Amino acid sequence: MQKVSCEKKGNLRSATIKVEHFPFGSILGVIGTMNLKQLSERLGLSQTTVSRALNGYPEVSEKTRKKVHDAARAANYKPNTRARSLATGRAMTIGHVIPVSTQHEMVNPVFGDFVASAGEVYSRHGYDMLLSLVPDSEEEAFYRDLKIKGNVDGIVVHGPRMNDPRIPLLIQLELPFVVHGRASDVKTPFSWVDVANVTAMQEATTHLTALGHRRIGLINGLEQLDFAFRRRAGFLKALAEADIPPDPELMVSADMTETFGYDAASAMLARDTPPTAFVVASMITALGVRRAIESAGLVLGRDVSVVTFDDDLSYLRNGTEAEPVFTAARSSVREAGRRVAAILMSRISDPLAPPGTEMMPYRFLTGATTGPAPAQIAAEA
Amino acid sequence: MQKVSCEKKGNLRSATIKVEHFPFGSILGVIGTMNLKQLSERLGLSQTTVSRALNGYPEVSEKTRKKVHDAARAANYKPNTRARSLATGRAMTIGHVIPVSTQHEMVNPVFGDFVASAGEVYSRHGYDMLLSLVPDSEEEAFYRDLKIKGNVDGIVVHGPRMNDPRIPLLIQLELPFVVHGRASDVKTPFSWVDVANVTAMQEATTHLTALGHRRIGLINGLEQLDFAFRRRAGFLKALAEADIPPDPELMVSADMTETFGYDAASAMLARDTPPTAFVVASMITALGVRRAIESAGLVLGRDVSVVTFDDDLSYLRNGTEAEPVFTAARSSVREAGRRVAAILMSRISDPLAPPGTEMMPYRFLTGATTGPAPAQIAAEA
DNA sequence: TAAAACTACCAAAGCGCTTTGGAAAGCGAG
DNA sequence: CTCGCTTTCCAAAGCGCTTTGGTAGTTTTA
Repeated sequence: MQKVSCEKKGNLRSATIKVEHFPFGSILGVIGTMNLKQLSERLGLSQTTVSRALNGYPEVSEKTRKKVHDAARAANYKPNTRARSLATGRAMTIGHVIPVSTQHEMVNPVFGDFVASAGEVYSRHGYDMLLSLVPDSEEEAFYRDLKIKGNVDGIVVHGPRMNDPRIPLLIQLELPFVVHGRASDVKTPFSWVDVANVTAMQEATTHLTALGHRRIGLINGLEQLDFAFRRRAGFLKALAEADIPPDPELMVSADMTETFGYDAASAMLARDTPPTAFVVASMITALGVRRAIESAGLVLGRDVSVVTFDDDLSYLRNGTEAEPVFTAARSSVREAGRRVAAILMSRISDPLAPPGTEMMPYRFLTGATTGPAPAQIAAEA
Repeated sequence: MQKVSCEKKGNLRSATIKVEHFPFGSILGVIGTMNLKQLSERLGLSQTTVSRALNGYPEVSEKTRKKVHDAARAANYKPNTRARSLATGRAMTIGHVIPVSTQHEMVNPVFGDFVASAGEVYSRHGYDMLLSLVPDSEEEAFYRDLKIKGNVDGIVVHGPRMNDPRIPLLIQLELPFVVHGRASDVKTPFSWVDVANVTAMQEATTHLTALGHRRIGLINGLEQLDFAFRRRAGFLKALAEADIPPDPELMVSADMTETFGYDAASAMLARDTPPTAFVVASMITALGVRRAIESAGLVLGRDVSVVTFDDDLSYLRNGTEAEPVFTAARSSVREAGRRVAAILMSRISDPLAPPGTEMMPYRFLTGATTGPAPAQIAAEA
C-alpha cells in the first residue's frame, strides 16, 4: 500500500507522507517474503487450514498437514510476528527493564550473564526479549506504557529497591512480572528469585570473626538497593554475634566498581587503626580491594583478609572449583537468570496462580584470601 | 474474541484452544486499555482524524489536534505497538544478535555497556531493542527468520569473525545492519564501527620495545574474532619493527576472562626465559595477569610490565583520567555503542545510502604498569 | 436405515492501527 | 453567484494473522 503512495507523485499529501514514513520495508521486503495468503493459494487451501496445520491444531488431516509443512519449508514461510501478535493478543516478548540512574550511569556487571541465561529460557519457549534502559525518573510511566502499548507479555524487574514502588504498580497493571531480588517492606506477595543475602553475608563475616578479626570493613553495593541492604544486615548480625560494635567508618557503599573497591579499601587501610579484614559485595569490587591491599604493601590473606560475594560471572570466575581464589559466598547469577525466566514463563501461562518465589542456594568457599587475624593482641592492648 | 471461547464451554474445539492459547491478555488487558476506536468515539471524531492528530499530520486543525491530545493524555491512550507496526510495516525495533558458542558459553563483559549506550540512542529515536542469544550453528537461519518474521528493522552484528558469512547474508536479505568491529576479507562494503586495533596494539607493543623489552607475551582474545586477529597483527608489526622474532610460545588467545589472564601469564612466567612484559587484550584479562605476576612474587611495573587494551567499562575504569593504573590503549565501548546505533538509525531511514563506517579514536595512556626492561643485558648475553 | 457424531475443510470476522481516496465546508476571485 | 482552491474531516480498505461459526462428506450408532 505504501508503494502506491510513491507512484502517485501528483498528490501533495502522499508526497509528504512519503517523506515522513518512507516505506522501505515494503519495497525491500517484497523479495523474500511470502505470506499466509500466498502460501494457501499456492497450496489450493484456505488460510484457515494452512494456519491450523502449521500451528498444530487437530482439525487437519495428517496428509494435509504434511503437505502444508513441506510447502512452508520450501517457500521459507514464517508467520509475521506482528500480525500474529495482533491476532492472538500475545506479544511473545519479555521485557527487561534496566533502571538507569542519571547520576551514576553504570551497567551492573552482572547484567550480561543474567540476561544471557534468561534469554536462553525465553527462546526455548518461543519468546523474544525486549531490553529497555529507563531513567529512574520515567520508570512508572514506562511500565505503564509497556502494558498499554502491549509490547510485552511479562517483565523482569531488575535492581529492586527497599520499598520498591514498581511492585504495587505492576500488580495493579496486571502485567506478569518476576523480580530479580526482593523488596523488603512490600507487603503484597509477588514473584521473586533471590539469594539468601543476609545469611550469606553473615556466614562470610562470621568466617572472619572466627579467625579472630575484629576490625572488619564492609564494602557494600548501593544500599538503597535491597540486596545491599540485606548484605549489610547479615554483616551486622555477625558482628553482633561476635560482640563487635559496628564502626560506621568501616562501612561504605556505592556502585560496585573496581575503582570503588580500591578507593574504599585504601582509605580504610590508611586509618590509624586499619581493618584487618574486608567483607566485599562483589568480585569486581574485591579486585579493587586486592589492588589496594597490595599497593599498601600488605599481603592479601596474611596481613589482610578478604571475603567476597561471588556471582560466578562467566568472565570472572573465582579461580577453579577445587581451588577458589577468594574466600567467597558464591551464587550463580546465570542460574538465577534461568529461574527468573522459568517462573515468568509459568506466570504468563497461568497468571492467576500464586506468585512463585525461589531462594537461590549459595556455597561458601574457603580460598586463599582469608587467614587468622594478625597481631590482634597488640591492637587490643 | 478469546473471551467468547472461554464462555462456550460446550464446544470441545474451543475448550482445546483455550488450553493451548489461554487468552489472559485480553481478559486482564481490558482494564486500562483504551483503543483508537474508543478514543475517537469519545471525541466524536473519526479514527482517521484522531490518528492523524496524534501523529502530527497537517490535515488537522490545531484546535482539534489539541482536543485530541488532551483527550489522549486524559485517557492514557497509547497506540498499540503491534497494530501500528502491522499497519506501517515498520517494527520500530532493533535486533542485537549475540552469537553464543556452545563450547565457550561466555558473555562478553563489554556487552552490557555496549548495549546500554546503544539502547539510549534507540529510545531517543523511538525504537525498542530486541536481544537474542543465538547458538552459532543456527545463526544463518536466525537472521533469515528475523527478516521474514519482520520483528526488526535493523540489526547490530556482534563479534564479527574474519570472513564473516553473516555480512553477505544480511546484505542479501536487505536488512539494514551495522557491525561492531569489522570483518577482514569481506569484499562488499558494509557499515561498521571499529577501533584501530592494529595501530593501538602496535603502539602498545612499541611502547614496550622502546623500554627495552624483547621478550613480550601476547595475551589475546579469541583469534577467530576479527578484533583479536587485528590486535595480534599490530603486535607482530611492532615486534618486526624492533627486529624481535615472534615466539609462538609467547602468544596465546582465548576468551578474555580473568582466569585466562592468570593462567596464561603464570605459564609464561614459569618458563626458563620468562617474558619481561605482556600485551593484553582486555582489562579483565589484565587483572588476571596482574594476579599472576603478583603471585609469582614479582612486582608489576618493575619486574614485569603490562600494557592492555581498555574498553573503558563503566564498572572497571582504569584508574582516573589523570592517573591511569594500567598503561593502556583506551577506547570507549559505550561511545562505540552510540555510534553504531546512530549509524543504524540513519541506515534505516535511508537504506540506499552508502554504508557508514567509523573508526573510533583511542588514547594511549601511560600508567604505572610499565617500566624499563629489567636485567635485559643478562638475558641477551 | 435414519439420526447422531465425527472429520476435514472454508469464508469471513476480527485484532488496532495507518493510509487512501474522497467529500463537505469555507473562502477569496472572477 | 459560481468556480476553484484550501482546509478539515471521514468511511473504508488494508497490514497478515488467528479464530469463529459454519458446511459438506464420512462414519458410527441406534
